[in-house]
Amino acid sequence: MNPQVLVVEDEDALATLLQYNLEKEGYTVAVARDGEEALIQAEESTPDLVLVDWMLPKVSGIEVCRRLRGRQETANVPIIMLTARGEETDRVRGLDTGADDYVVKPFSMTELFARIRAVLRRIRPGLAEDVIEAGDITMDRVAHRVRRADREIHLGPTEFRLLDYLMQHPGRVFSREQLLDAVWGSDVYVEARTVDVHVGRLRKALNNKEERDPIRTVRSAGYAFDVNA
Amino acid sequence: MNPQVLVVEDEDALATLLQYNLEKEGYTVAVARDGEEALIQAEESTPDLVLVDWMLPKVSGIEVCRRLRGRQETANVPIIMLTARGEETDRVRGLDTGADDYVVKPFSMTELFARIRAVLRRIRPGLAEDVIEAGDITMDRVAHRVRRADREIHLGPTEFRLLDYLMQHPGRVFSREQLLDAVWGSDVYVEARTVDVHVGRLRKALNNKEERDPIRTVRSAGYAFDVNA
DNA sequence: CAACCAGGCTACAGTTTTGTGACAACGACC
DNA sequence: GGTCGTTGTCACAAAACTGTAGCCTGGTTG
Repeated sequence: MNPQVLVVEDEDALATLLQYNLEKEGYTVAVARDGEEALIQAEESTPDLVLVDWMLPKVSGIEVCRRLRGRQETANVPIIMLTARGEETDRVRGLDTGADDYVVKPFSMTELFARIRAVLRRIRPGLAEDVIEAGDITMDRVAHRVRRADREIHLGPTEFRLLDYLMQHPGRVFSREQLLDAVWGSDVYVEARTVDVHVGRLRKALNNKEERDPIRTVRSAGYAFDVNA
Repeated sequence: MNPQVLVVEDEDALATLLQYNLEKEGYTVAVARDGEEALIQAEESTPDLVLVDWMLPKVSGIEVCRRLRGRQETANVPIIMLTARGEETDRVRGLDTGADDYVVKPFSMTELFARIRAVLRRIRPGLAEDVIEAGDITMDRVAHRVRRADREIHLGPTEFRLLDYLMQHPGRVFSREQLLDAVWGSDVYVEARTVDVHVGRLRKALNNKEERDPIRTVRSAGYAFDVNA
């Protein structure tokens, strides 16, 4: 599905503004108010990008960076630092804080978006990809089309986003909660079992008889999309 | 709709001049101030032609060329290089920079326009030809005529522009907002649902019974024009 | 083996999104 | 002023999609 962004910002107004604009731009957004919360959220929502304010309560922005880098699962997640003019130290300039880029406040949304796209493209080219292929399944995100072995697959919006997200991270197992966060959005509340139903629908749409089911169920853990093998 | 041109030029005066004149000529223009921005913009605005200054901050014109060529989506976008006299090296002459043509500064707008038309006609006949065909539908942008299977289709101005825009980017899904921006203009405010109505009118005008509807509705996303297949 | 889970599956009622006819406003033209 | 073609909105109907509950199966556990 859309890239997942974790915003770590304690100032309410800015946090809300960022969330609103990022969502409008097509990102899925989670917000953490302080560093501690950020580290927890990062674990749950497996963001594709983290936006961290330099100054934060409890755990500073740099510290958040360091810890994210230290963890296996988040070591490679790109990080953009938000700094106020004046906080812009040599360390930030040199980016040896572990961040991939930084933006000086005040910044325009356009500038931020440009940085985000640049970083995402640099760090994970796969995310910006318009067409994803896996085995005989092709997903065209621009044309909004999915085909398997030359036949057109019709999917509802949710099934589309679900498949998109799974294909974006092939092989990886996601819990129902993670999928809800990523595909439905972190703000809506729906039953975890709903994921089952949608996975079921997705399977029905995707699989002809005789075809291998690309979605693997991992008992008491979740689901994963497996590339042909 | 009109051909989309990406101007990559760091000198403000020239950039503005180019934008102004190109728009007057009927092109839709995006401006990037340096090579980095250019690469980002190229991805977003999917230009039909790129005008690149040879000397640029951050990423040189040649480098921009090379990278655009390297990317799947922009590999075939025609590029015209702008060079100052003296920069005109043998490499430029040979055009093995990946550019399709080059213009030596200072140049007249008339000359530039001639080159642009020439390149567009050479590289993408569809854009410069003033006639677009898709399946049994023909659109003549100069004569302002649309025909399907030898029968004349009468369209109102708005429906014409809408069809024009959609046919210009076949297969691609546009949200109602994007269509409003592109077809109505980004400055007017109209309801998003108005797009639906016009799509409906367009469909009614275009489709005989028994004929396949070339406009695809993508639920909760928008509309796309699909080439017969 | 019985009690239990976790997940597959179906049915369905509620909701959201889209298609469309009606209509009033508008400007061009006569 | 009157006619005509076009346009943006609205309201309503139709269609598509969604979330949940409930039932079922098959494996797990004690």
